[in-house]
Amino acid sequence: MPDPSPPHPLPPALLLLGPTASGKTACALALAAELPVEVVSVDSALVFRDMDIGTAKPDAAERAVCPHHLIDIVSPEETYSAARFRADAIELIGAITARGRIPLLVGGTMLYFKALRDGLSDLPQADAALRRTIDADAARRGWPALHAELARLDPAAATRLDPGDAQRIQRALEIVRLTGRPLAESYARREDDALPCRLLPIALAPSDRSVLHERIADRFDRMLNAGFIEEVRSLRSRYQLDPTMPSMRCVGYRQAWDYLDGAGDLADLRFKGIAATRQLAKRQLTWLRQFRETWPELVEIDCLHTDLAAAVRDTALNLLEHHLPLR
RNA sequence: GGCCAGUUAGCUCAGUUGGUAGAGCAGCGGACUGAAAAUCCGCGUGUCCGUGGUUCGAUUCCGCGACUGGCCA
Repeated sequence: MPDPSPPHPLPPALLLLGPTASGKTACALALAAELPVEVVSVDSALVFRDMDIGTAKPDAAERAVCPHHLIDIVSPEETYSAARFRADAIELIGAITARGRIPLLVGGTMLYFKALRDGLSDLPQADAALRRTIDADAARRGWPALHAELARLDPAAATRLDPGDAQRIQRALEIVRLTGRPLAESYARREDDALPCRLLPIALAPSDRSVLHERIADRFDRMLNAGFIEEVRSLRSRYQLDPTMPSMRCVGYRQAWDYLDGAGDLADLRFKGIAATRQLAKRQLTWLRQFRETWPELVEIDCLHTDLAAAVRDTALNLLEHHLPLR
């Protein structure tokens, strides 16, 4: 009889995903204290340099506990993307495992986790000039007109998009114009770079959302006390930013931007910042529910657990020991 | 203590010439392929402050009471 659970041929990569303020960072550091891990951030906001307070970025002392990757890698004037993340993450996973260490991918940007798990289609990358052209066109004719144009070029793609979804209409037009093919055809072309590892995902989710909401409010207040508004003021003076850039659309930064422009008082900023964070958490939890149904290996832990770090540590050790999916 | 104004969804308010009501925000559910902390879609039963009266019928009109705010003492 062969061993019913042979070790998997690929090295493991631990994944720790959860909504904002669920305690991911502390858990990661607790894991780092016991395992030879290197953290790979899975977070579309931590990539930006000089955006520290409002993103709840791990500080220097925390980052000294073990190597951290994909933090502070682009300027707030630049953009990052799911595709870049996937390429960066795969490269890092290879390098970390080659060092004999364990990659620990921690974050809350669920699209990045999905891109890593499922891969992406072979699509053209963003074309800034083309997007500017489309934007100008939309400003003149309105997005419904562009939705109608997409319907002419690619009826199937247009019916799948809401006429109000400017961002996706723009992307669809961009792909169709760049490739000259219908979207569905482009989507069907998969990049076939298989993952160099086996993913061991651990999800953090609150059993009681109102407690998470309290934590979010407390944390936003701590950010304000820590000088968040000054951070944004400084970003505005040191960089050529505008409120449409991805960095300045981040939760909190967008609201602080408006506040610095004189729209509303401090209480207003606080209310809007906290609300935007709650809404982000809600969307992240929607993703988590989808993962729960499509990712049999996923292990879920209540992030309100009294000793969350220990629970995560035990789960991770268990997963690594079996190196196989747990039910 | 007197006068005036208000009391409607979690919040800020509209409204019903008397036929039990609706916006924004918040919240909730969902979608998601190079901007994703983004972008978009869907979801509104609430003693219309309480109580008595008029009325076929009152959240709406009238009386009384309570509470809140303002002005005058």
